[in-house]
Amino acid sequence: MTHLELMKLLADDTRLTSILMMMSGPRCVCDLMTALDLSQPKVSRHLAILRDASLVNTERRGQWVYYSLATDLPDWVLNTIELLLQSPPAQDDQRLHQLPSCQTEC
Amino acid sequence: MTHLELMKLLADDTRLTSILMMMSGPRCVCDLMTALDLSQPKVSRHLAILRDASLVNTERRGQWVYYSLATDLPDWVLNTIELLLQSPPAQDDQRLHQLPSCQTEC
DNA sequence: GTTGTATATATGAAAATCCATATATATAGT
DNA sequence: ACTATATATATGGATTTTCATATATACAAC
Repeated sequence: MTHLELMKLLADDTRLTSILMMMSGPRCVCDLMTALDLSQPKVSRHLAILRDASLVNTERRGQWVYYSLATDLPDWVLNTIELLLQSPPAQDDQRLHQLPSCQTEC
Repeated sequence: MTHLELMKLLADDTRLTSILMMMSGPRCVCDLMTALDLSQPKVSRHLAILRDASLVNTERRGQWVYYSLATDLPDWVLNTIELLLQSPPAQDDQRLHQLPSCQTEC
């Protein structure tokens, strides 16, 4: 993965925020839909882009599909995402401070 | 500046590589044109986008205009760019290993 | 266990939007 | 006049979004 490819993947709010939310654990599509207040196809499409780029893995648990960060990412990719997560804009993003909700909402 | 805004600014090869080249000092448009092998209007247009976003400053020296990273950028912005510059993809990018050339080529 | 229904996710296809590029032209400095 | 840089416009292409529909699982009721 080149730095340009990573930047393009993160240059969309749905993808960027989904990735940041996955830093605290796997998320199912419905988690992201409710947290980001977006339509289901929209979330699904952006997650597919991340999956096609091998940035995330999927795992099915019953009727839900959980997305999580790939485990074999280069250090610099993880470090970049981590840096963004700890930056002031992310600290101020209320969407990132919601607890996982799938247990109750799905 | 939000993390999304920064990602969008860096999600283009001309802008990303120009920014990385500025990490070693100010660059004039002709530096970037020759280093990146791009047309003048193309470079100028992307630099204008970076300038409009306050990511870079410009300084005219005679007939040349030098672009450099803004001095008042938030830490997380500088850290992100620095991290990319030190990542393997950037290490392998020959364009970033050229010396400043404006003194001789402009 | 089969049928019916509800929920979760994915995707094809069309529409809309955005972005980058090329060409031409303008401006500023020497 | 010449060089360096900026901008306007038009265009093509890529990306995003939406709608409709498909698939897959879960859970009843029978």
